[in-house]
Amino acid sequence: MAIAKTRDTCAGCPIRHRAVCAYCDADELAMLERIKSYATIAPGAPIFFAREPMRHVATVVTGAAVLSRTLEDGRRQISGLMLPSDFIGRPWRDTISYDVTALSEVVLCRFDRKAFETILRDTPHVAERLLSMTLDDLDAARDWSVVLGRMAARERVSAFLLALARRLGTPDPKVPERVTFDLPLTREAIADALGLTLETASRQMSALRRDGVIETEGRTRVVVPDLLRLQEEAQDDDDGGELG
Amino acid sequence: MAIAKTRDTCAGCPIRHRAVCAYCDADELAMLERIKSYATIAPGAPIFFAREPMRHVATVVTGAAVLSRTLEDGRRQISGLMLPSDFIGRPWRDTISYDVTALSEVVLCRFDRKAFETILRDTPHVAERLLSMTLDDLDAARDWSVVLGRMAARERVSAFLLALARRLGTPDPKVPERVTFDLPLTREAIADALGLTLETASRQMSALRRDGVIETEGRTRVVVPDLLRLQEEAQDDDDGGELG
DNA sequence: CTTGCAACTTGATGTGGATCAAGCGCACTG
DNA sequence: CAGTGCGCTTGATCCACATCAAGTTGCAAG
Repeated sequence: MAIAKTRDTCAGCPIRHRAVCAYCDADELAMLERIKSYATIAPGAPIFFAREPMRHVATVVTGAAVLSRTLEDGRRQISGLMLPSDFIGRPWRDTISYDVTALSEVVLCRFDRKAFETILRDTPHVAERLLSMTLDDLDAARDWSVVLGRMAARERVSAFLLALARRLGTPDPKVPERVTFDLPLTREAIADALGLTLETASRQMSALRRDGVIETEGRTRVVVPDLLRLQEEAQDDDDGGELG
Repeated sequence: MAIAKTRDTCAGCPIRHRAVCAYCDADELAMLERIKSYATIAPGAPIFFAREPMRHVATVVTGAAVLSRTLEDGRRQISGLMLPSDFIGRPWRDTISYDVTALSEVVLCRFDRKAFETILRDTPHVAERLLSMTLDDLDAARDWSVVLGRMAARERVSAFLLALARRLGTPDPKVPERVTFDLPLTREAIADALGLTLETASRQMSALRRDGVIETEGRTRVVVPDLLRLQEEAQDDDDGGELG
């Protein structure tokens, strides 16, 4: 599972595909506007299936989705968490090799794939922006491999919570190193993202709570009283400018 | 560790950056030609260090290199194997978050990063080609996460050998499903790529040899008598058109 | 050929996380 | 407000892989 950086979105602007093209001029935006459509997907519903023809590419506007692959015997690995401003799809390919599934209700801003490919060809701005985003995603995916390949269960859970805290966390107005966020995934999904069983994921969450690294409210809300403490647990020697 | 697909290279052509731009016209190629330089790196030598300023981007011409991250306590994860035609570098960023190390003697075709960024901006061909390559790399990295997150040691080693066989293997002229290749990595590097210890990697290689899935000659040569058999071991339900 | 060493193999033992197995508690539903 | 069930927690046991520890082999340099 890799979580990319948040892109600059134009928060007040209904044209969320600014996530794709932050610097387009009015004509270019109008062109994107013409081929876009919105879609709302119910929690748990599939967005795309591996190996099935994909007519669209899309940007997540609200909600959360996961990219996952499932082996024949049922073992599942989540390889990415898609949050608002993330781009889903594969220009110049009919199919992708993973399933995309909504976790919560997801609103997508979709573009017809063929039309988007034409825009990519004709509008260097958009292609360059998408290249930069894809390079970020690739860095994130490569960084995440050390979590899956080399980290112990406690470190994996910590690294995961840290990445979510950086992407979703709201800092306490009085204590900026204290952040709060809502987990968009069940324990089972967390386990599938981290290459663990749900029992181990749950136990490590409990251990982190016992040790004061996190606090929890209900099933989903997580409070990190001290981001630096969590960062140590996650073996993260990074300044937070990057992804977790 | 992820291994990308082989790109179309212009084999007889000294301008190896055709890997970057397969369809450039003569003027565009001449422009690339002007900013390129070759570099030869000794086996084991670093090519780039994580967090150090990068002046170049490059394409691997011959040899093999790995992308790796090392935690403070020495645990190392290899997140990519770079082979001829692969692109190394991060346009629009001064640094990368992983080390790049030569395994064998590596010849690089380098481009000054700033100059390459200008070309990317001015030559949609090149940007589009690089975007397509980066999307392939991202798919490969995501596909690989299921190996690190969910596969047993024997499956990991099998998946790794399968990926190498597809990328490097020479088919037997009489028996096309029988392929031979040379391992560009030591057992330790294989272990670091698969999130295992070198002992476990070695034991699984021995087990696969005992079971007739592979044959070995010396330390590096591997013969796969039946690719389909290896594919089953690697839980690969794929037709081989994609990466392993 | 022989020497030396790094790379590899194999064996014995230990352990973290998987697996198996109960419960618990919160959020709907009637 | 009780009933129902899914999502979660916690405990007991097991096993695949890590760790520790010798050997062995292949290869390069003399």
